[in-house]
Amino acid sequence: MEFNSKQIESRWKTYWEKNKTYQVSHESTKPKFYVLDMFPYPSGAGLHVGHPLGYIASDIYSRYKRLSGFNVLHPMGYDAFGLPAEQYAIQTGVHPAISTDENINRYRQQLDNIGFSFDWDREVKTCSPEYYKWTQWIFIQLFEHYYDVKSNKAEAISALREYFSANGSEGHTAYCEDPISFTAADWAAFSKKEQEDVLMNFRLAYRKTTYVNWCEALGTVLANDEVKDGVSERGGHPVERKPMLQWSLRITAYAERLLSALDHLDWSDSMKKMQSNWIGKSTGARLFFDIKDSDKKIEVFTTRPDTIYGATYMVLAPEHDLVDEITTDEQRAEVEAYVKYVGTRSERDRMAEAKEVSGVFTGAYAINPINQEAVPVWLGEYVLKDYGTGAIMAVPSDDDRDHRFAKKYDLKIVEVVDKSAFADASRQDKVGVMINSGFLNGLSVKAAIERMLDEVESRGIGERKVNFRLRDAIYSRQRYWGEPFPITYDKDGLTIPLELDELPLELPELSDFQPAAGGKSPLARNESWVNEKTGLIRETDTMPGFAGSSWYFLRYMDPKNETAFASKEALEYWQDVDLYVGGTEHAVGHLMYSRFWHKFLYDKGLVPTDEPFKKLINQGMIQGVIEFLYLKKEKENGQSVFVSKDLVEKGTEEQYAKIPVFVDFVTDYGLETSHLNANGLEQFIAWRPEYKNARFETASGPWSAGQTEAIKFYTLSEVGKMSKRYFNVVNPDDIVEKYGADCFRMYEMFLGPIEQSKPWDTKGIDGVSKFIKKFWGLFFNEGGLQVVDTEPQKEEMKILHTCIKKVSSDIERFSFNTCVSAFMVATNELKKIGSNNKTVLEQMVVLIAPFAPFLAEELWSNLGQEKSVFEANYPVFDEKYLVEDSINYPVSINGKKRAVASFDANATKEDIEKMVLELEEIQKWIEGKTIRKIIVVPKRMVNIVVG
RNA sequence: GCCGAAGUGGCGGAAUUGGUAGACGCGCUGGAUUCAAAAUCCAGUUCUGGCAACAGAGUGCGGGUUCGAUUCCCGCCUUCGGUACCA
Repeated sequence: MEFNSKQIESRWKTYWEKNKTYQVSHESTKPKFYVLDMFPYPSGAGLHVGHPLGYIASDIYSRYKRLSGFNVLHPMGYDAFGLPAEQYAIQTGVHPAISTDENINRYRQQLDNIGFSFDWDREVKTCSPEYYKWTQWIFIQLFEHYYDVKSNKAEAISALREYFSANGSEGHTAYCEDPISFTAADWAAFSKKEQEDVLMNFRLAYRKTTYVNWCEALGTVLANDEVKDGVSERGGHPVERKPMLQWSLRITAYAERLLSALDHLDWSDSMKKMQSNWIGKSTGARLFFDIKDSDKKIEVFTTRPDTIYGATYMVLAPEHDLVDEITTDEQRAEVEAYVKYVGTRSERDRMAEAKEVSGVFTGAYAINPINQEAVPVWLGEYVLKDYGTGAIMAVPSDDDRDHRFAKKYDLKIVEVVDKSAFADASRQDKVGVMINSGFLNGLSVKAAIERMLDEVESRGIGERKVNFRLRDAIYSRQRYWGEPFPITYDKDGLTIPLELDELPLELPELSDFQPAAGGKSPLARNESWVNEKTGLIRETDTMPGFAGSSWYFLRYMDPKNETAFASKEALEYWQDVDLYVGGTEHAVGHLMYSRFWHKFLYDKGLVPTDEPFKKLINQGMIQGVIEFLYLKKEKENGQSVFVSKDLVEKGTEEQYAKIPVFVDFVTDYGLETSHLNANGLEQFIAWRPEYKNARFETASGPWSAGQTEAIKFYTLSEVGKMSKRYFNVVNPDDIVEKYGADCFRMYEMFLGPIEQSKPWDTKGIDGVSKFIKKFWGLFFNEGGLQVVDTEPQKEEMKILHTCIKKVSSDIERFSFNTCVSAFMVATNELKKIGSNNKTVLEQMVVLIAPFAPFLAEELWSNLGQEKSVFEANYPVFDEKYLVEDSINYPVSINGKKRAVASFDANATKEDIEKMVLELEEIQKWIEGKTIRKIIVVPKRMVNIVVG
């Protein structure tokens, strides 16, 4: 009987749907297990073969857990708000809701093709009002709370309001960056607006001025992604940093908890490290420098208070509030030009430009608070406004960047640490002995830091401080396709949130998605919506992509609840995510925000756990091969000229643009010899008609349309993202169509370790396809089912249990590629001995079911079972079938293998030492040499050391 | 620049705690079957030398620790991901 994947798949898809095989409930006596995938953004390109990699792995794990007796929650949904749908709408006029819906339908079909065990009754879409009602609600909760550093959790803002009215600011324990001071009488005298402005410094969701990428020519705010080399990617227009009043989330209040809780998570060390570096805790001092001829002070944070004597100048961020005020008239023109220049630079570029620093002198001087020396105040782009205080004390002797800056602008350098005892110490290493530092002289760096901290505090020029690199999350987007803020403002600018019964605040209909005047969200143009409530106007910005994705895993627990984001019962039962599978690209963004929201909800008693994701597995990216043609940037006599890769000389690449070509046109794609032949070139110009008159230069002369002789126009192959823009997307549908879903699933796993990135290559899939047919062939011959129901042979049980042992332990350690190998080995061996024993094969079916669910169901029912194979129990490994009488020992001389010898499994070390020396193959190696040592590792190996 | 990861045959990869480097699969070579091909089956396949037995080299590069290193340590190189408004 032939294996027919299409028939089998449609039969079992129908069966699963009809019998609700994957539906789960929290009303269960079984132990729970929650397996979650990072839900996809439904892009217009559809799923490519990279997306399902993690889904297949988590599906295997879910099915394995289910067979092992757990009640497994395994849901799927869509992160459906986002920029691409909006850009598509601007280009084509298609409403984002429509294109998103189409994309979701396509994704769903593609996912269904692969045979996942998702409980689709729990699907969530972040763009549906039933869902974002609760995103908005959580936002309002954040707005209504502050972080209390004493109780170490979020508290109601109403409590803080009461405190202020009774006590003023004195002794309050609310987290805030900039201390403010007022009395109860002041508070009472404040206008309502002034009181609210004060409270904005404490709310977990608050408004402040932050910077955006502003593109005047396009009249819009751009994402960092849309800015390349300081200009807009579309059109190449200049982009500048522009201040805007925007909503932010005070994630910094949770920095310490986000950091310390990492210890208890079962995440990879590298992932924890990335998170902890992102939070970036450092201990040091907050210091104030007086400004000469001014009553203002410059606040800095330093981790090296020991080096204050070496602080010979200061650097402010060009956006620093004091810049305007302290700049002298002689320097003003230069400063203004510099500030303008820095406005065109991206934050990334400013930080990355380590070799070439830039800056300008403000003309002002600050007073070093320790030695009262006047030091010049400079501006430098390497100091960022939003990081720390936006100002630094520069110590050129002990900091690389400060040193380069001082060298370039000829500023004073005073050596303050003698590192002569540490030859290979770098400039910033905290080692050595203090010199030229007054009362610190002679102290070690470590002791000097402590001594100076004491001094700073006793003199009242600063204080000890813990600083975090983590910044508050900017939460406003000047876009249409996102959650509307449930916020209105009155005529005084007072912020008034909506009530629960007014939620969800739905996105209004719009037909034009261009930004409104002044870079505002398109919503601002819908005046009837903006002014819907009498006397109040609505916030027109929308929430960012991470809003909906910060809590979706909770909604899956109870996705249809209309009175709460999820019921207490569901939350109590499902608790948290036991296994979360997703890409490292979310290492800091999504995972950090989700943890923050979760901790906030935990503080409010709304979720039962402090952390959302117990265990995290990162799947690597499946990359594509991108094929480029070299096109000369300059046209020749008005004609475009493409040049074969072998004719492009090294070092001249800059003269060429790299034009990606549809990979299907390319012969030998991905290889060094990748090229377009005459047919490929014809396809290329048919596809890109703007190049139909172009010249194609190859080593054997130029090619032009119509020429058919053998020609090789070499292309450049690079490994990179699989993406629509590179025309290299491989669709899983095509693979499933050709080889079947089971084969696709197993091949994706077979490609390599789940956490590793690797380029997709369809070539190897035949091996897995052959394997599946071979496995099927163990059960059937031409006549039909051929299994015997007799007592299994010892050899058969050994093959089975070797496989059980390998597969179950490898699933537990997420090594799915080696599981596939183990199935191949077992199948080859069973076939070799001609086994078709029913007991053995039955267990093999259950074993393979998580990997190849369709195949397993079909075989299971053929073996006479009436229920789904997923109602079965997972096979249990029994050591007794693997016991060996003798063991093969490799025998090495000085670590190099020279022979293999078989010894009794019970042989002692001494026996083996003796027997080894008698081996014939070993004689010639030890002849005439002294045996210095014999190392016997029982059941592993022998090494003879001779000399 | 900074943070994180990876680098093993022609290719994807295996080697779980420092103990037989190359499991399994692709590709390739030879053979069987076939009028022929596809499919299937059998054998071989790290490189160098050799008919062979065998010998030498070998896990990105350079050092180190060890009886023994793909695995641990130090220093580099290359590629990938993130770098706060792509998702």
